[in-house]
Amino acid sequence: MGAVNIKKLAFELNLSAATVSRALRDSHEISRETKIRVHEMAKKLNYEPNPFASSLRKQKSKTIAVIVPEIANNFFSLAINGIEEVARERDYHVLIYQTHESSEIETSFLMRLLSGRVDGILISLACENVDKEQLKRISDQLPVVFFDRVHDDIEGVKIITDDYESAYNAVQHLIENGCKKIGYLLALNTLSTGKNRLQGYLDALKCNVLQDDKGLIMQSGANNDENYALIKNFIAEQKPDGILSSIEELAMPCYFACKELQLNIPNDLKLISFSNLAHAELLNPSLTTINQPAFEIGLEAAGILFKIFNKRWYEPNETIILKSNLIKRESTRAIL
Amino acid sequence: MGAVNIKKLAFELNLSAATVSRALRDSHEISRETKIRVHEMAKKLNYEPNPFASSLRKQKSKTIAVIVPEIANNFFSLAINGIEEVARERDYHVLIYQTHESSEIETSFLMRLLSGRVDGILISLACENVDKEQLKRISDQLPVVFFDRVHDDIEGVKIITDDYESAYNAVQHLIENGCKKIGYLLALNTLSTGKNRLQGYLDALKCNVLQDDKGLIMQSGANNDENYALIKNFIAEQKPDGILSSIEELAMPCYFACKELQLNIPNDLKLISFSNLAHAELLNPSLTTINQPAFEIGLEAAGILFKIFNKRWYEPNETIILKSNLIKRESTRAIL
DNA sequence: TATTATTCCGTAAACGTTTACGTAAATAAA
DNA sequence: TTTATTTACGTAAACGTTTACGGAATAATA
Repeated sequence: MGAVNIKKLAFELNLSAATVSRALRDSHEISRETKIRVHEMAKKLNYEPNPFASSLRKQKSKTIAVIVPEIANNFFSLAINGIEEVARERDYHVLIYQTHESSEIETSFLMRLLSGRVDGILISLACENVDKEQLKRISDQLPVVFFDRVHDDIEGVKIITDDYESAYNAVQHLIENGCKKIGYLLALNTLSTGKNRLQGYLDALKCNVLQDDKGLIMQSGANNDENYALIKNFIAEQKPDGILSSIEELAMPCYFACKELQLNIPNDLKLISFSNLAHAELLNPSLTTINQPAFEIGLEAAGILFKIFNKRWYEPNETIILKSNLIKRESTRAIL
Repeated sequence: MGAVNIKKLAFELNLSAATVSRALRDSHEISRETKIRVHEMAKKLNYEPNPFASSLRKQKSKTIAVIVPEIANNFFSLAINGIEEVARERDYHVLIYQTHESSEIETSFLMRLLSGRVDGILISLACENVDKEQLKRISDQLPVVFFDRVHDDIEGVKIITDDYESAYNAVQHLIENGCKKIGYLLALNTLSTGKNRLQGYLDALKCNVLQDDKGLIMQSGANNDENYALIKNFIAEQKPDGILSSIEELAMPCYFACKELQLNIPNDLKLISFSNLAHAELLNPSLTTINQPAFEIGLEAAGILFKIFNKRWYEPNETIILKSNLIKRESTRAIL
């Protein structure tokens, strides 16, 4: 602990602790000269106010929590980057929690945050089914903003991307470049995010009077190894000529599976994926991606949370939709 | 705030707050039956102890701070992942701060943390020159563990990788595969991390009686655009046949520069980089990397911090070195 | 001059815990 | 039986702020 507290500071200045406190918070009740004296002494003694005493008294923590499935993920780390920037501008602190897709862990974090440790929560939900009761209890008690991984059944402010349109356009792009049998690598299907992507895929097929076979939808497995096996099998059996992957993690194994199966991307199979990979351009072949504005989502989500803090937000159930970017690259190039 | 506090709980139970507090912390002074009653009522009323009151009284925050240059970075997000896991096991909270390589921001974070908000700090230093005075003041007041980005002049526990050997071996690998004129993309040179990597490069050249020209060392610039221009220029003018990049961010532009200059990797130029890119395998050509055990570094650093908390660490200046992994891929393949 | 308003600061209580100290009752030892 | 010990709990102070309330001194107004 910083050995110097407000009492010591007050003693040195021949003032009361109350005056010092007010001077530091720039209260109008304190004279200009006193304020200067206080600030100078505070600097001289390296006084740092005790945040716990302050939080306890003010019932404000100046801290927000960010709950995400994984930190080591291109999308989430960018989003956290955005959140941290906004928080720093506001002199807020950011607590990080990762659920590893477990709703049990998620719920336990949320419960612990009911203690008042944070003034608000930014959360991207785990894939496992959420405990809606608990989540309701939380969001009744403190501001919660959902981002990207959201759930229709849960009310609240949500920042998402145009998942439906993105998936739809991606499939359209595949079709325009010659695909007739388009597979879908399914994930996040317990969440609205995943449902919207899937629906975009399905509707695009329907609009183009293309095969809409259940067999063309591959549900992801429990881990990377399993996913690889599933994907390889899926490609080998279904022989799709185009694939839309709903998450980056499922697109990468496609490269390896195609190599193994001696299939050429994009000639034998065109691939497109939701992804925030920074180096999609450098892949072999470069990967056509649906790029979500992850950093901006972080900025927006945090910005709204602060608006809620400041009572400048009046739409408790508004959903804000940011546009993703379809970046066309080699992996979906039409055959000449 | 959770409306129910320890006094309400005590009132409901016809006990004193002191007894309730002790029962919750499993004190031996409380009878078994009372403990059970208290726990049941606490669960029933959804009691969550106020962390600020607790921290204020106990002078413990159950929180650690992680300060890194960037969150959206393969290495750091993996390290944070490791740190978060260790913290969660211990029921600790993790605060995240990013400096964007500014030592001014870094210092301001550190100063704010002197308030006692955290019990300890894990830090990976910014490239700009550190304010050693300030850092000394911090580490005198609370436990600090440095990881990866460390500085020789600053005392403390450090978790690093075998940068010197890694760079040395990387150059050796380039030489073995036919390189005669090896360039170095310099970064982090204000830190021991960067100095060690550079020295490994230099010594490997010396041992192989190879050209050791100042011109072959390219100092990185201020941003991505500048780096790209510098690198393109560097390759065009110096015409190295091998390059060791000290950070991932400088290796990627090499791909683009080579494409622009119509140089083939690995035939015209072999490339190797310190990198934690998950998909180095999929690059075109796949990139030979020096892979740091980022996740493990996070685990180790956090583990040591907790040992310090528990007075189970007696080496205030120990440096722990984890081994990086040289993964040989296409970008350094010997010409047949 | 008397009254009111303004400026500037101090006193003390409050935030919700934890813990040193005290104590009554029950049990053990002498 | 008397004394010492143990068990189980309560009282109250402390952690370091913030803020409601009050009050003295000065300035403004009647």
